[in-house]
Amino acid sequence: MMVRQMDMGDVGMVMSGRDRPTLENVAQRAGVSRATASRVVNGSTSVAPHIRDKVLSAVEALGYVPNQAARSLVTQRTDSIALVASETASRVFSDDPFFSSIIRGVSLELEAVDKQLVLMMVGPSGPSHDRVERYATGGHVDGAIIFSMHGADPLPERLSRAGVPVVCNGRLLIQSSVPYVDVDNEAAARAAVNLLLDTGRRRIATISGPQDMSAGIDRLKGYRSAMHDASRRSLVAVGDFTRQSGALAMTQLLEDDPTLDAVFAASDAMADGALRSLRQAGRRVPDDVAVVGFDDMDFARDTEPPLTTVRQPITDLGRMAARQVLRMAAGEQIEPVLLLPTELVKRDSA
Amino acid sequence: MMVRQMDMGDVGMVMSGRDRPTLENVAQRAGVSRATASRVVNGSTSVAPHIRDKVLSAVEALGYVPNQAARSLVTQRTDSIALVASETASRVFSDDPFFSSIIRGVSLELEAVDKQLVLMMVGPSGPSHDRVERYATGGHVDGAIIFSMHGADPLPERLSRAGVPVVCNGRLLIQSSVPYVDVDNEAAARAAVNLLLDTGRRRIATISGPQDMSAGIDRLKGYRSAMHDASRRSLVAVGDFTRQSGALAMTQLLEDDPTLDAVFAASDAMADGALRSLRQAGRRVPDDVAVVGFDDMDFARDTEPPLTTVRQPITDLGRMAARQVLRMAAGEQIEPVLLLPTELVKRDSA
DNA sequence: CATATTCCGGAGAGCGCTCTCAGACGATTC
DNA sequence: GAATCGTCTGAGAGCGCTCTCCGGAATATG
Repeated sequence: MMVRQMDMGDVGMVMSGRDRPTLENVAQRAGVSRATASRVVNGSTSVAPHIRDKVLSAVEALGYVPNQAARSLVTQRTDSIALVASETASRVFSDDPFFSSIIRGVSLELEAVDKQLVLMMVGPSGPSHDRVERYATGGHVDGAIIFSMHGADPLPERLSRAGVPVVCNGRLLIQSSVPYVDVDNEAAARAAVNLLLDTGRRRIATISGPQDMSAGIDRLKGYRSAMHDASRRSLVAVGDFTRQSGALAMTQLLEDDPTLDAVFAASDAMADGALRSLRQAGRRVPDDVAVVGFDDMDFARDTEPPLTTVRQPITDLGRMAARQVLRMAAGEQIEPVLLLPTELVKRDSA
Repeated sequence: MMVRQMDMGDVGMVMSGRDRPTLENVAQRAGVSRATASRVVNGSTSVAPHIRDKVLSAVEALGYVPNQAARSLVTQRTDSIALVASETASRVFSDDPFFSSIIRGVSLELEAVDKQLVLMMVGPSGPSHDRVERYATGGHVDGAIIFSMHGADPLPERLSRAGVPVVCNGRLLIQSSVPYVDVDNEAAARAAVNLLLDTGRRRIATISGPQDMSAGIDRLKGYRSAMHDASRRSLVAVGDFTRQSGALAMTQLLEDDPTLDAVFAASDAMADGALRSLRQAGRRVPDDVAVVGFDDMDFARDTEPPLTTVRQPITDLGRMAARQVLRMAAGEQIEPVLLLPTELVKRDSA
């Protein structure tokens, strides 16, 4: 028979933060010690079934939820991982689904082990930078994944020094012992440019990514080295991975050299922007100008024409980063560098 | 003179989670009590300057960071707010910058008061649903903002009952006392349709949003009521707010009634998809078919032609939701409903 | 039946912090 | 010079939980 006085189902009954039931209450109601109640709540096996049931129904009746703060105070774990984007919110969730894919990957991996994802944005150094650092080092999370870093961001190193397990997404620009997962951007870019060379394109330009990010730098490097190996002159416009910057860069490139017949864009979003500019300039793709992108985003199949591009397993990058940071948090030793494979996807634009 | 033995600057010195300095250590080193150290760390004024300085330099020297778990165990605050999206990661960060804007708004408001944003995704009821509930009720956050709800989601009510301050973004579909912020979707949609009517359009279709979300439902209602008032027959295709669904819906509408000369899309993304379909079908916009969107996303200026649309202040919706939940967490009473104004933005598509 | 072994539950010591309370000390007043 | 007041610091009691012991009951063994 149920004692109703503590029943939470009563109309209008709203627990204020203060009088949430504690483990002590549960134990009392079940007629056991706090230790036993804790055992049941944490799924220990060594509890007699009938006691177990008593505790569980007390939990149910009281609507008990363990206090995380108290728990992690003693366990020194929080069961959550921070995903830090060195980027403002607008950029993180711009027209580029790159971030979504990373987030999805990380989510998947964390959910599987019942850990919580805490997403944090941090602008170009400043107050928010400190906040993130304080948050992470303050024991709010068991580890951090940092991605979309710009320039020589000191955050990874700082967190790592403070004892927080850190994994970066993308090569670091500074010498550092912080492990990262990435693809071989340079080799992938070279492959893309070689495709253009092999199909007889003569004047190949590139729309590069931002030169304060390793992905931007390395892909440009790949372009340059492939061009150099083929004894071709480079033609570069710098974008920032966004559709808009791609469109702008393309317009500029056409002005710089109207004879160009191919362009390698360092992201699909920029490639899409470039397609728009080419259309507006009356160039046919791929007849007049061939276009190769990078990423193989979903929308790359739906551009006009469908985009030839370099596929990188973005979701897997997220997954791997998550897996690595979890391993670190568990005290395991991990590989400092993890490179995932890319693949050239031929569609109609080149 | 500094005692160097605890200096954290030493090469290769990495603190493991276990031996992080505690307030006790700081106090000891500064030669004061834990209470005083705490006062300094928390910025209490009533500490003599020279003692204050001693404590601060001890903090500095040890690299002390307060343990959040311990702190919130006693204060019953966590200084973080959950932003819960009832949606999978892929949808949240799809081609629709709606979510980004909400997130930006919430971020801005929270940063201003030095609170942390914790972003959580929750799929259509299931394990993740429980996880979010446990997390929020487990005292991980001081409040929650829930957005992009589908159907009769019980989460807001559940959290609220458990004593967590909750504010929803968008009207709730169920009878509930959980406060929300929103725009008057029905009136805004009516205004959009009236614009089309006033400019002499005869056969006006709509691409509605999903009918398990209040924004989808209410905008359709607005369309219907405006059409009804003008004694026109409705013509509806249902989308899900995405570009792709808009394109599909438009194609379908053209099949259903080739004579249509206007369409009201319940989101800019769908309107953009519709523009693409119309282009492919050889219809000129606005000459043959007028198009009105909803949201006034950034990209609405760059569509071909630029989109006439209903502006809603998405970022402000986020800000307001944040402000409301903070007020609730502070124990204040808040308005159960907060409606922000919309505005019809005339561009070239209608 | 006595002893060794196993199994389960309880007592209690903290985890690191905040905050109340009271005491110490100097300044002010009469 | 005594009494009063105000300001600052320290002592200590928890916050709610986990987890290591330890003891008692139940079972197996000699």
